[in-house]
Amino acid sequence: MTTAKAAYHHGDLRTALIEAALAIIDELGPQGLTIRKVAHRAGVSHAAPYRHFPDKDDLILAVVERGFELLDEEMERARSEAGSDPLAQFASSGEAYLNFAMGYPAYYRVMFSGDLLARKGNEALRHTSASSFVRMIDDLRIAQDMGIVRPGDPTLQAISIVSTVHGFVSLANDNRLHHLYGEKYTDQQVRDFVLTAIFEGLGVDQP
Amino acid sequence: MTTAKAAYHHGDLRTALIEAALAIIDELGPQGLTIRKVAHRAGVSHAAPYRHFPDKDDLILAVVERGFELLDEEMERARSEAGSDPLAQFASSGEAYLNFAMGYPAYYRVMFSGDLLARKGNEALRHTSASSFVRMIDDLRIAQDMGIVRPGDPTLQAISIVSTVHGFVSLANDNRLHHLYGEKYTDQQVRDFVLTAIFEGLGVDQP
DNA sequence: TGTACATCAGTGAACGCGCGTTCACTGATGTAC
DNA sequence: TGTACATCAGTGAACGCGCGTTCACTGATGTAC
Repeated sequence: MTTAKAAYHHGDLRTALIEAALAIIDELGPQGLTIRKVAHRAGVSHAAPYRHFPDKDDLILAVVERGFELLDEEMERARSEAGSDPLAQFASSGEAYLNFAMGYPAYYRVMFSGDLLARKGNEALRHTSASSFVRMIDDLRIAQDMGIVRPGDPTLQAISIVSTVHGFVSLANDNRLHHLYGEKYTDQQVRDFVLTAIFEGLGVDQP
Repeated sequence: MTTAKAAYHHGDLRTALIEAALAIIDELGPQGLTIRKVAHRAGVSHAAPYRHFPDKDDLILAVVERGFELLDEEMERARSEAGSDPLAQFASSGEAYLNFAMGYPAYYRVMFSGDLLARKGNEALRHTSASSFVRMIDDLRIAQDMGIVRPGDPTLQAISIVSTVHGFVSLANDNRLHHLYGEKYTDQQVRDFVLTAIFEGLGVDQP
């Protein structure tokens, strides 16, 4: 997703390992991730990663953290490109979320299910993954004040929205939805319908 | 979940293995499932399962299929206890779905992410998991005809609902929601809010 | 009912494999003089 | 600028482990006479 910049002995191996892990997860799924494969893909011996990560769980944790960084970056970029309307910003960053989640399905799964992770990093992770949620709540509050979004606790509204989006993405990525609508709709139409339903839930005409 | 009935040589080992697998998944998570552990838990040698399943994937597939059977049974039971109002049936079976999903989190995860499964059983599985979805669509159509639910393609409505429920359950099971509302609400209140939002989306006053 | 035999579910030893992790090493780089 | 040394990123061999799967076996059960 990004390129490593040369930095030290053999380059910036830490970054290279994270990116190698990322590629492996996207190719082979979360189960396919092993220290040895990561090292091989990064072009080093399978003992080399231990100079940068104490153990496998720490590598995975770094991968997941980097994932949330990338997701946040994408969402912030989308938001800043959306102009000044808070609802447009909200919609645009949501779009970015969907693009990320559906563009890197296995990666997304690792980020959102503690699957590979021992209990270890849960706290750090929770913090990382909360920032875009807080952003959403702020958006909703502002839009409420402007009379665009129906009143109600924005935290609860956001939980409902996040549930819908996460569920839709998870099911779509696991290919559990397509056979339900078959040829009747395109993937894009279904995606748009779900987004529209979310905006209807907020009492908003979709921008 | 059910008890094995004695049947043959050492009892009904096939069923016993599925139930042992189920218990292991719920205790150790999907990653913890191994043929050897399953066999040990069922009280047989680790070669015994090969008399009933050609390989590990087939065992997992059987577990997942049994899971969908159980889920369907629970939902049908709830539905039949809900009287004759189609919306009440719909709500009641939805409740049963949530209870199942949140009562056996690891099991639910295995059922809904191809996680452990090789591509092998995907087709069989898709069929199994579709039946309650079709049920939901029928409910919606009937409720629409009665003028209780707002018009629109019930397939799309159902996809939106399934996304919300699946997302909520997945996030809640991975403990990704609680810290977002903290002490402000009980788990039950949040759950009720999400369900209410679903009914609002259908243009219905919640029963 | 009793005996001989066929069936086949379950056994236990063995296999090869890939894994995470360790450890003594080596050799490139950075630094002190 | 040139040399000696310290540092430490990366190496490669080795470890022990649990895994899925195989295979010749054994011993309980069902069946034919």
